[in-house]
Amino acid sequence: MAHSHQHDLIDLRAKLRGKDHRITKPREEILDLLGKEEHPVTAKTIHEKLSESCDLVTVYRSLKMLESMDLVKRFDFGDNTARFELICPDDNGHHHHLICKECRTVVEIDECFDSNLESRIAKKHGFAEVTHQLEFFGLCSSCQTT
Amino acid sequence: MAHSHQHDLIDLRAKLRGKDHRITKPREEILDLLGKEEHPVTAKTIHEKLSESCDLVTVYRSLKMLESMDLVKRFDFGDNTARFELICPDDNGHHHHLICKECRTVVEIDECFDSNLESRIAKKHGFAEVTHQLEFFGLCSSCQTT
DNA sequence: GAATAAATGAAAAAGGCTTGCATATAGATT
DNA sequence: AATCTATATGCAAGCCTTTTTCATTTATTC
Repeated sequence: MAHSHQHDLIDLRAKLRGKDHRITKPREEILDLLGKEEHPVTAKTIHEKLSESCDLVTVYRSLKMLESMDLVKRFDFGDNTARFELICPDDNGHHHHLICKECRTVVEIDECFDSNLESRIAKKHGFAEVTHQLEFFGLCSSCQTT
Repeated sequence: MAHSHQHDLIDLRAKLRGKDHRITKPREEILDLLGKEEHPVTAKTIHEKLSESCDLVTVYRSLKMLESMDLVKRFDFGDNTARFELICPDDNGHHHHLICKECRTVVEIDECFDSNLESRIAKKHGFAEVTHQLEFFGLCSSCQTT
């Protein structure tokens, strides 16, 4: 899910302006990098890929901010490490992943269950603003033979 | 999802016997406690509820072992802390949760999407042994007014 | 009851993430 | 373009969850 850097910056400036949030070099670099990634990446990976041009702490702080602004989405692949992906206007950031338990290969999944399920669950329990986290895990074709 | 301790122990003995795994007091206590819990609990909580009768490390080790034996299932509620639940023969350990983002209330969800979705995804990408992790997040009725 | 393989406890460390504080910098104001 | 002020950064330290190491204890086998 690659994105145009141009687009990101427009979004960024528009979205941040009002909130007393600044456009800084680390934030631009992080967004730029996320735009080039195919799959969610960890803060550590971002830090390394940026050749440590900014502090790891700044990566964490930037990601947290970008997440709160709905520019970035957090994923959990079950290894105690958060991964982040740029929110893509196409799917509104809503898609899932299929992860190989063995080699950790990641495949993007566009399909999802019918949204009726979610609204039914929300209604049944009186919850509002219901979202979900869904990831699939299995063995990829290469790892099945092992 | 309470369970009979009796049942667990039978299962436990049967399952562990073959694998050179021993039935120890900490493991019995942990399983016993999990059988009484309504929702997934953290290792720390287990440790506390057992009045620290065994070391926290032992709790972690036991849970890992029990998980590998499919007696216990790990859940992730998005707060960097693993939670564990006894696998219930009724639903084969397969159910999900609805968690309040605000107060962290947990509701068990029995519904799930059609299993065709999963098999379709598995087939499409050549994956085997595909499972999924699905949790719902929202605002419970009490927290909506806040 | 002795042998032995596995489990435990205690201390330490690893790993992800956050916080406090002094310094630097973006963006507003002039 | 110089100044100002609030926000962001870097660095060090710390927190929290989880893992590792290793000596000791304990469950199971014979």
